[in-house]
Amino acid sequence: MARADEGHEKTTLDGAGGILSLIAGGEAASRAELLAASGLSRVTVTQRLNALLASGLVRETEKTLPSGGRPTRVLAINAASGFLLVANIGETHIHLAAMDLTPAILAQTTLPFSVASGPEATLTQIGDAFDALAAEAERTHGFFLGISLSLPTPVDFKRGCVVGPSVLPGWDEFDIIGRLKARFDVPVYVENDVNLMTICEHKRRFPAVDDMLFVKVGTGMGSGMIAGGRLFRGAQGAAGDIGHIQFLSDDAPLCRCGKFGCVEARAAGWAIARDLSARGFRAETARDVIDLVEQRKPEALMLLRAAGRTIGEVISDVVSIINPSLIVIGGTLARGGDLMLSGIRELVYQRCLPLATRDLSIVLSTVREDGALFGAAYLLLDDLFAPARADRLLERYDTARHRQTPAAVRRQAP
Amino acid sequence: MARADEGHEKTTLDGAGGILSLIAGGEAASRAELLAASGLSRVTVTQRLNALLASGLVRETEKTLPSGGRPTRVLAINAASGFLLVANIGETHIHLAAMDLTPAILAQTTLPFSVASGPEATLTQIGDAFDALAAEAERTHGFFLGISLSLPTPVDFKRGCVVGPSVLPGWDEFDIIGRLKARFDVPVYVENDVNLMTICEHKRRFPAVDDMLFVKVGTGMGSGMIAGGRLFRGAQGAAGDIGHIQFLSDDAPLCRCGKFGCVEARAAGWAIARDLSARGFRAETARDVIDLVEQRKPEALMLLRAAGRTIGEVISDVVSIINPSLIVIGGTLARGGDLMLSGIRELVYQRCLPLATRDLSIVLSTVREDGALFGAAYLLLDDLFAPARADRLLERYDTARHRQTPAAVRRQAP
DNA sequence: AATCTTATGTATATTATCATACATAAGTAT
DNA sequence: ATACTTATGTATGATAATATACATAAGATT
Repeated sequence: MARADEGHEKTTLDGAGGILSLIAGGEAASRAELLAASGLSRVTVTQRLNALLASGLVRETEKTLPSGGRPTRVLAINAASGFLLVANIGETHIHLAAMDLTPAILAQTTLPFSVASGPEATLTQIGDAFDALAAEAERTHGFFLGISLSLPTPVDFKRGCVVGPSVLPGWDEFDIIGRLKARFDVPVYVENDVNLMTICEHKRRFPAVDDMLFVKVGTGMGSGMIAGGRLFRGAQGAAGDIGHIQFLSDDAPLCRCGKFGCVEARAAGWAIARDLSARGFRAETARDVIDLVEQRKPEALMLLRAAGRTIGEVISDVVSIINPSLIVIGGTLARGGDLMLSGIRELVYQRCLPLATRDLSIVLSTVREDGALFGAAYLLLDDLFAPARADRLLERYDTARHRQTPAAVRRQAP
Repeated sequence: MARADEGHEKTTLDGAGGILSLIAGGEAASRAELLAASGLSRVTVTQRLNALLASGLVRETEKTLPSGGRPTRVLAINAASGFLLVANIGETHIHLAAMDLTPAILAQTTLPFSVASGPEATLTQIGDAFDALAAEAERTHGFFLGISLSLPTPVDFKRGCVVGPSVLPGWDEFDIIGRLKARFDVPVYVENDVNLMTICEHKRRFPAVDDMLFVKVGTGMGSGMIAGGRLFRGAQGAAGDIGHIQFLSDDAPLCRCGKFGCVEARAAGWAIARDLSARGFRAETARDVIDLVEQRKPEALMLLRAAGRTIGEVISDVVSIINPSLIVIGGTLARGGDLMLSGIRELVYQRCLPLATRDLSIVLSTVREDGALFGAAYLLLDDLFAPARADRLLERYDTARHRQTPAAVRRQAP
């Protein structure tokens, strides 16, 4: 019996998630690679890829790759087929942006942020700003795919909330994801800023490195780890909290956490600023310290160098414990360059076993202030395109496409 | 057209690997759970499971699970359907065993081991002992499925060799896997003993814990980590090497690694034995120390307690870095019980952030000397039954089954 | 004992996927 | 230009897997 849509080419997006995931994850850049990587037959891959191309989510680039015979066409996620909303809550400002799927910034805003305003008011503010950004992005970039938030405190990623007493009083245990999902019906992620900077650095510069450590040395200190190619969060999301590892000594300085001798109290921006103030300079933040370093003030140079060695002490502990193949130093004090690096390298090479340092690189970060913002976008994209979720993402494009072809609907009516 | 085997029930093992993997991994214990966990249709699951049951690899147990209606039959890997050969190379002896798939020991031997004999001679010795063990196991337990080795040194798991200068001179970079595979045509794994003890402890007692740290305090010191439910090895397999983290002080003792102030030189078995010797006791190894502790010698009690605090210092660093939810203390000195634990707990709770210690348990290990041996078996089994490898494992049972049914062969001849 | 619930097997028609083969495309090497 | 290589699409019949529906099983509940 002939059906109404007989002869209609097959373009369901059913099952195309696997293909999409391979393209998004960089595991397959061409049809030939998709064939090999997916294990599916040529027919199936062709069919699903056509559906993805028709949906607009995937596009064929102009680029080709040499193969010995006919060059292969390079496929890519169509960056303009959707957009994300991301926000980085800093200690004084909130940086918000709409991003395409590159991810690249489409539009951005900055809001003032007061630690005093609780999560309720702040999330409402963010929601309003998101609405404005979305209105603009929606016209050019179609679907709104998700939200990702960066916070300057420990975050329990699974539960989506701030954990532990922190610089954000009142946020502890507040259900951020729930609040945002109630207003925006999209996936929502919340993560700590240092972890997001780690993700950004890993994705952009060292995608092939499986085990790396990112250390942020700014006014405060923190670190993030990539273990086995994935961000390692620990049981409560508190992994990488190296700022409060203690080294006891007679002159152990008091830390802002209330203990004595923490690394942070010896080598973070605020500690160096404290020491510079004691020597008559005006300094409070990491930026003040770096300003003095750039003016080549001997005291600042000396203190930064010493901080490098102190940080090197902790890092050498971390190296012994997790055995990374790469360490990236970021944050404001990383602008001190070799002044900071040399001390770190000195201690790590001195303290760790040759085995652990044999193939270890220690480099400076190149990502800027916006590392956390982009990291938030990468985190979200990774999840949207993950095999487990990609099919759900496609459903939206699928139903939309059906709506967009009234001809197909008419064809079914006799 | 009628085929020769028409009407013959379908029992290919093709594709049954996924099912097998779910059963072996504990993700599905019954047909109903297999249906849900695999996402396959009832027909397909029934068919593949029948093939697995026919192959003998999976069996139906007597146990049932209540379900509200008809109770569900519990399925399990048939422990007697194959066997493994494992060996634990210690500093003076090699402990070898044939194990079933429980894993449980079927037969075992011990060989004397001299560090002086190189890898060539030792592996030949091991091979000979394996041959003897295999002959026995083969009669009762069918297929020989793989080899797994435990070594008391850092091991590069991927490459299957000892790395770095260690207690085993001459083994550095020697291709252990290659050598054994040339003699036995089965999968071969090599891993560090502490990592294997970690795996054993995790599998047996804490399978639900995703992030844990295992610390072995014996004559020497080492640790293993489970991160995200899997063993974490680091870039060169050297992760967890916490014995040589340094604490500098005026009286920093010289470590056997050549540096000053390593934890090991302060708190491992040999260090306590050294201090006891200086006080007139006869002690060399961790066992000697524990003997004196069990005789309630005040000096031994005091030194063990102090060692606990020192080890607590390092552990608190590890906790800050990887944020585990469980710490297990093993090795000979763990027999010191609370004497050891209290110092560790004291320092960890004093030094770490409340967030990290809120849900942290610190307990003593219960696995014995044979932890590494069983860990080796678990490691191998995990890999044999992993989704990616399970199909390959089945091929052997499949072809064997065809051989075993001459009736089926006859049926094809007209 | 009758009923309810969930587990489990199987027949049927339908659908999805595959292997194979062939045809064409688009470069490089000669 | 011609041959060679690999990429890519599609037709075809074969195979695998699915949904659906029904039948039976085996314990708990009433």
